[in-house]
Amino acid sequence: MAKWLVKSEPSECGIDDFAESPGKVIPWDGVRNYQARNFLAQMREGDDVFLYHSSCKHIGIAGIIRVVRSAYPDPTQFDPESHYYDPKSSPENPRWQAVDFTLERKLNQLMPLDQIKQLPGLESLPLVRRGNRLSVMPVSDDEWQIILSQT
DNA sequence: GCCAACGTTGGC
DNA sequence: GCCAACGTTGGC
Repeated sequence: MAKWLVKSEPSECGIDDFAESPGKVIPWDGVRNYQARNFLAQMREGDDVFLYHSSCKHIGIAGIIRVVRSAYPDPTQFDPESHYYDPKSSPENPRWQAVDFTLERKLNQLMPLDQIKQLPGLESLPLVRRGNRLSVMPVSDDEWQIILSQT
């Protein structure tokens, strides 16, 4: 089972949105970066994903979510009313993908970015590399364990 | 709010 | 196909 990390601004969609009600399913749409999209498309049902809170007061990994539906065409790309509308995309030739997530568990306490940066063995994780903007990235089993062992 | 880093766009 | 201009991301 592959493992991943996704970034989100908690004001947009954070761990508490997942924790709001048991079994809540949230579509992960609005990804508009090709590299991130390609990773989304590789996700499989049952994969585990770190949810990272970005651009906020408490930056870091807030919990673990799980893929409950693998990639399908992101409906927001076809909706002219949507902020994520893409006029160059069509149902016949969709350009963007979405997946569905549900909560696995919220961490007892958020693991802050500065702590993650200090962990040996995460040097190749895009998250901790300077200037990196990738919002969906793979996490190796080793990296996953290194992070989990700190919780 | 600032600004460095990055991805995308579009003129040539 | 190059690359300058632009818009966005995201930590600080």
